[in-house]
Amino acid sequence: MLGSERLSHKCRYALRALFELTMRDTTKPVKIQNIASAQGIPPRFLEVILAELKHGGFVESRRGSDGGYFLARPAHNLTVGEVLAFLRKGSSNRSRPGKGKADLFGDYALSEMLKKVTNAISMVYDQTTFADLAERELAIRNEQAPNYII
Amino acid sequence: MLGSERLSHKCRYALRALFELTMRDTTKPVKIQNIASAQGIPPRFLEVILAELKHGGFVESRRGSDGGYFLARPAHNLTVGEVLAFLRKGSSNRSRPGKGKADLFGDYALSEMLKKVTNAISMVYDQTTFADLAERELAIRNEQAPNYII
DNA sequence: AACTATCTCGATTGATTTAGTAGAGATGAC
DNA sequence: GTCATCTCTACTAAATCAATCGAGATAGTT
Repeated sequence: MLGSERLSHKCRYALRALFELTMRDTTKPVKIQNIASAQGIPPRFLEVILAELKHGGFVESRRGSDGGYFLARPAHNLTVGEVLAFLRKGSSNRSRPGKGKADLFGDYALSEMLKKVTNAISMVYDQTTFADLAERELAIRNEQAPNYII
Repeated sequence: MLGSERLSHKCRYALRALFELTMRDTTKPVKIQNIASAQGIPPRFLEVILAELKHGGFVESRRGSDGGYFLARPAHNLTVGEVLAFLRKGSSNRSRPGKGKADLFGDYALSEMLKKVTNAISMVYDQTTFADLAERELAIRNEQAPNYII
């Protein structure tokens, strides 16, 4: 078994932040500090991340003393896949157009395999919405401690 | 669609090297230089990689003026998955046992999703042997230029 | 209008990982 | 014995990642 899919801290923080906003499902903006402490994210770093997510159209913000962040769209229309794709577009990850493909023997088979992998990953991420995550989290926690909750 | 699965150069070089050895399917050892130039790999770096692959039991070597590397087992018994798993075990990637899991809200759902992804990736890598790759490469190349080959 | 808590923006730092290099030594075939 | 090769340990350079900082803009509150 391969080491589990390598998500950078930044990506994980971003997902956690969006998850948190999903759970709070409120019309009032949530402050960076609150998201940060609820999800164990360095607050200053979270600022950077949320700003980026805002540019991606995933969250909106309100400034001023009653400000904070909130989801730009309902959680059931927001998939993990689009968030990760957006975050990774930033990081020097864009397809290198030149350079490409000295046409080595093995390129076809190898890139065919990588494509399969990419598709398999997308299959999971693109079909998982934040509403799904929230629902699963609650369901799993209920399974774990069904008796203590009453 | 996510940026295609991020394989490090080292991993890609390793796969290419093994692919090359598969294609040559010979009883004679193949020299680092030959593998390197056939697959566009920095030769000195390939030394490091092949030494590692040898420790993993994927290749064997013969020293001396007629030396080189060859597959330790038949290509149809050698999967991409086990090679990648081995290479990644080296890189500080082992599961951090301590530190773990402040039990944040969302952990269950998130790690459940990551597990699905890991499984999906393994599904591809673990079921692809180097014999498969070699076969696919030849098949694809034949499709591409069916008329020029006669 | 002043105050203040918040988001916004650009720059910077430090740590870690990755990629690649270097050189001396061991080995085996001839 | 000699030569072409693998073997081993270390090192360096570059890139990426994680996080921090400070100054400024904004919008509600008093």
